Amino acid sequence: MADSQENDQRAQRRANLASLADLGVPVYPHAFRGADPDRDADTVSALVDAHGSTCGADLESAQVRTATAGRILIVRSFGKARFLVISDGRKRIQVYVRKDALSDGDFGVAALLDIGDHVGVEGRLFRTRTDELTVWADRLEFLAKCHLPLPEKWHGLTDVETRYRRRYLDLIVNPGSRAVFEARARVIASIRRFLEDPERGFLEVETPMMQPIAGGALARPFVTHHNAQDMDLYLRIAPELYLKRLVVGGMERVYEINRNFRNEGVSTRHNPEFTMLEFYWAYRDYRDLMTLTERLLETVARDVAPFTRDAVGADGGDPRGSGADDDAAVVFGGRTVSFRGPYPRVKLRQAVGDAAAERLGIPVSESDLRNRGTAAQVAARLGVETVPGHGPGKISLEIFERLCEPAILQPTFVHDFPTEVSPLSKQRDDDPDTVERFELYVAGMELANGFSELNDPVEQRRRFEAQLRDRQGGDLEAHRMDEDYVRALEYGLPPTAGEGVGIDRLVMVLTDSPSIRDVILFPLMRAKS
RNA sequence: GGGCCGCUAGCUCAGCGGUAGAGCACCUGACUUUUAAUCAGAUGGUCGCUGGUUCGAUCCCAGCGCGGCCCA
Repeated sequence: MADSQENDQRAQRRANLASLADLGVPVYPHAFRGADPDRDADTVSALVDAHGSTCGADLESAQVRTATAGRILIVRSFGKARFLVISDGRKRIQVYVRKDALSDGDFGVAALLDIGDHVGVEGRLFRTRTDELTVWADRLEFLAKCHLPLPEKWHGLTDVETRYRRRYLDLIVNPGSRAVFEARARVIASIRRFLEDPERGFLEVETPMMQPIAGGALARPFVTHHNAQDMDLYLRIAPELYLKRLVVGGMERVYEINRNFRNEGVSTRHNPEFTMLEFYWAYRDYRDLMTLTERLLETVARDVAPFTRDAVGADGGDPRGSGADDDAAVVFGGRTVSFRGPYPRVKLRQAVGDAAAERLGIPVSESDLRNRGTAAQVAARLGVETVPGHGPGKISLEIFERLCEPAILQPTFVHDFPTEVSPLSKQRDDDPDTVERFELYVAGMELANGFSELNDPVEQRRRFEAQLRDRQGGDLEAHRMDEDYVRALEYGLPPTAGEGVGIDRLVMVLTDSPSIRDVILFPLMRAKS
């Protein structure tokens, strides 16, 4: 037990740390700045960015001095010299440590370094015989100890469970993982830039994550409790009702990028907490949203795609293979997905009817799907289970999810949803069974959901009451009554369009990540004893 | 919720009824421009957990745990 444990690499590393302390080296120093008080140390990334393509002769004549720091990832050791590869988490640079270039003390430190330790070095840049950009170190500073061995340098860490549970390790040894999260940050920054462009003028706001009534979506919430107020609260399933209250309050263009929480199963496309962009646009309708969405996603894809192609390694094929010079195209799962607009628009019942007809070999009309009896028959023939409480709208949606959703690869707007499944959307003037609502599908996933907002408080109350009946019928995802929201509508919500965009799924497509867990730094995992 | 697959050294993986192997890492030695450095040698394991079958189980069986993929 203790013996075999003490014999392991951890003990060896601890012994090296003790030896450093014996040499009088501060083993947990407070900072690294380099010897020159007038200059900050360079990051490894900055060095590589600045000199990654400078040739050796130019480096010799310029005599570029640097102080830089990073984590040791590789050591190649010779008798009186060694090469270290250090990383700042983004990029790597080689450091050449030779006995005759360092003080005895510093070379003694070098001998006690383990892979994973943090070090600071100073020296001049040069290129080796093999043309590798390298710091010729004349000073070496120990910065922090890595007490545990790192995963293998060649295969890295491939076990997905460990990658999710110990993301820090994944980030240390798998550069592609870091690149995914850099891309994620770029996606979000690009969205903010797009919406806040003065031409569009959206204002970022924050609304409650803890809500007394979990509204704005059809989903089961997490419950929590406020002790001092002795009050149950729900983690929000959507910010929608609060954002629309702000529009009532005169904030005509608002958006929020933040977490939603839904008490549902986990899958490659679902994490209980996930990030949504939600935005509201007064005086516009769902057609305007579709156009804006095309521009938004095209812009984001353009901003991020070139970066992901080389950094994430999401280049399994030529993303421009199908369309010439499509800079808004990415490869996802080996197939090219282009975010260049405009996207096809298909009506939900039309899509369902066509798919059902093709599958069954009999005509299925839109009106079949508006009638509960015939819709249920179609579902039964397709093997899609229906619940007695489900109306024709819910049944159509079930069929859509089963038949159509997985088959959609390129961005496609599916629009004109049944009113029954859309309690917050505005009806079409010519068709009260249908609302002005769309969902955007990409690569078999729902990426966005938007609609013209229902702003008639009387109709809103009726919709909530219909939802309450569904709830009494056992539908735990049915919407709850929110009296204050109805009151807000009574003060007058202008004609408004609103939309939610799933950021995690968007990042999945843009970074060619097969699982939502690959794009969330710390995805939910079961506790492991 | 169901089906299939996986869990063996720090990491990546072999092994599959007779008391456990490789590569990398680690340790010792050689080596002052290497880059999966090289060369020589040595160390390291409750084979996910619990039970069963067996003279004997990492291996077969059952249950459980965690994860992956597919389906609902």
